[in-house]
Amino acid sequence: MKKHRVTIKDIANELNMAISTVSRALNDHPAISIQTKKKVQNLAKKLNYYPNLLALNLLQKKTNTIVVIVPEITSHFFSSVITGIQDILKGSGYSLIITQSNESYREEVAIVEHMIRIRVDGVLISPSSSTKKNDHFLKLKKNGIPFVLFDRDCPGVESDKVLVDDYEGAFQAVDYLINAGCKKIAHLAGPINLSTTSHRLEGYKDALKKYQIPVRDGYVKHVSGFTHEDGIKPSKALLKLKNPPDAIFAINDCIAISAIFVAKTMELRIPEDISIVGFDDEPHSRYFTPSLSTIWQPVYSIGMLAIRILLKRIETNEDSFTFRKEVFKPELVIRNSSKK
Amino acid sequence: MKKHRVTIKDIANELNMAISTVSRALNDHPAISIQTKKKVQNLAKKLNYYPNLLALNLLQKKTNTIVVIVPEITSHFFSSVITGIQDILKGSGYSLIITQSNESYREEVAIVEHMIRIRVDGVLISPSSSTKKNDHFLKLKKNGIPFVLFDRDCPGVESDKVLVDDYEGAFQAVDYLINAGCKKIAHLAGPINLSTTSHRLEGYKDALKKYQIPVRDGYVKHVSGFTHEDGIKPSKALLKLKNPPDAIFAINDCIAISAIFVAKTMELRIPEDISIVGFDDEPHSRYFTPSLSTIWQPVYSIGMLAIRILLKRIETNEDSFTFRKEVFKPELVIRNSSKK
DNA sequence: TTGTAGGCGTTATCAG
DNA sequence: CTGATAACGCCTACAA
Repeated sequence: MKKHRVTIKDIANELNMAISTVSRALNDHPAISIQTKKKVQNLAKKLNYYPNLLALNLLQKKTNTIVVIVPEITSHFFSSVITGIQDILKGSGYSLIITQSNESYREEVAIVEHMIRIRVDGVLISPSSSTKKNDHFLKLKKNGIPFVLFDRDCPGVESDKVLVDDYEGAFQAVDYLINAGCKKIAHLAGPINLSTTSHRLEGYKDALKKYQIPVRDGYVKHVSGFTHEDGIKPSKALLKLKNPPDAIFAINDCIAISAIFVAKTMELRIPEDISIVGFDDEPHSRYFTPSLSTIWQPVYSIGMLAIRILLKRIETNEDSFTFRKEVFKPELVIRNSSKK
Repeated sequence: MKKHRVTIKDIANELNMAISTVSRALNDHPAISIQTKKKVQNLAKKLNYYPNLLALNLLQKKTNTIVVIVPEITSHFFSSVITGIQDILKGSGYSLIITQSNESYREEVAIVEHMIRIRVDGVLISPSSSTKKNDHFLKLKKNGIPFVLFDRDCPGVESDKVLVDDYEGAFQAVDYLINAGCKKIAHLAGPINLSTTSHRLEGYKDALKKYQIPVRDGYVKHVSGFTHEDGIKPSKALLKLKNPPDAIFAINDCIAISAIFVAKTMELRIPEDISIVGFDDEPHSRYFTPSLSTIWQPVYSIGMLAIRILLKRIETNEDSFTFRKEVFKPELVIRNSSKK
């Protein structure tokens, strides 16, 4: 049974007054007598009245709604960023729609288009790994919806960006491994096409270059996804090389854990035989045995800054041609999965 | 600069026809000439036209939108349930708004009320641990919005429910531990007031009872949250008892990991000195050392079934007085953190 | 095949 | 202090 939703018209009828009066009473308009207000507000509560925001938003051309589009919420990185976003949004009057693209360009486009249709006020987006085209960002722009890119960059897209210095993080990790005495350092790289993947790969290569260490054949393996399962095969491939590495720098903690797992089943000692460093510093990484050395990122701050920038964009709503690009510095956390 | 959003009126003006014609052309109405359709659709594309769903939804009294409210998305359990939900929703025409209450009753109520205002078609909800009152569920009901409770039950709430047999899971775990030779089994219980907490506690107690083992003093410690940090102190308390347990059944994997961590720092051998069993079977649990014995739950199925039930409710939209209560069976997964 | 008009629920403007 | 009315963008009878 489709219930009839109570509207201000219902209240007006019941109370024998104009709907405009009811509207004003509900909004605590100064020019309404206290008694009228009381009467209206009481009845509203009694009838379980809730204003229809669809009508209001239609009228005001503003929905006070923001969307965040992430590749996947199961990742601790992204769910933490989202928490940072929500903490800023709390009490701001905006509400947040959380959305995941499942690393699919098609889904990402579908989400963006739907968000245009429901007239959200702004979008925070970390593009999927299969996103190579920028047309959906242009659509946002043409519809006057501001957006901020975070974590993953899309070259050629003109917008505000909140990123992490992935190059620097990777460089630090590898530089440290070299100084700890590792000579043969491999890299379990991320899915191709991601800015984070290529920046970290560059950082890896440049750190080697700094010490005139060549990048060996087969020492860089790309994983196809970010789960433990995705890491097993490439880890095996790496550790079963004729000339196996004595250190692995992995694209994230999950993959690093897989590498540790594979190394253990091969009865390698960690870190004596092989040092392993991850990326992300997930909460459980410090509790592993051995506890995982990794690169920490300011997840929470990324979310907070991204939403702050977006809110400012929305509120000043001007078509700027200068965009902010903020880059956070990651930090190396040395634990027991790597030589000291 | 607030951009003017293009509307069918703009298209109608430009093309010198009535807006109704444009509307029909856009919707592929049979009674419109092909040429007109072509003209309209081309211009629409050129102008980057997107229908305003606010207007449409207002008219149709339907938003094709569903919300899911979870205590927190950082939990792997909930983010997996959500993925199950989305997989069913894909292509259904409904879109999903993901929301988190942060385990706060107040935030939960605020979300529910906001969802009433934006007229969502249905709600999936796993109540926060601080939710003791049911009034917000009644509000949904009075506004004719169907909802399905999942994972966590709220006694006294009349609605469809998709749950897990927590009692059974706990019973299995403890029964197994006893049969493996453990004599002094403790329980790191969840936050009070949660249905999952009390059901698992009961399962724990009843399994002990089955073998006439008394519940010892101080052998049940409640944690205050579900993170690793929340588990450290209670684990220490348990393991430093004068008469320490030889097994711990923990409310979830995170807490179990904390217990393992504490046990290791105390130089206890696992599972020889102490067996530890978790709950949830998170993806990384199998990669720990020792790999974690735990209770697996059909996370994905929970999400799928919950949304299926909700969709049916929405589509038949009748005020039923009989509700479905589906209870999934969890399964014990024995790994290396417990005696065999 | 296309145009006219009313309505979805709300607020703002202008009268009274 | 309160009432009538237009408008937000769209769809759908009904009319032409």
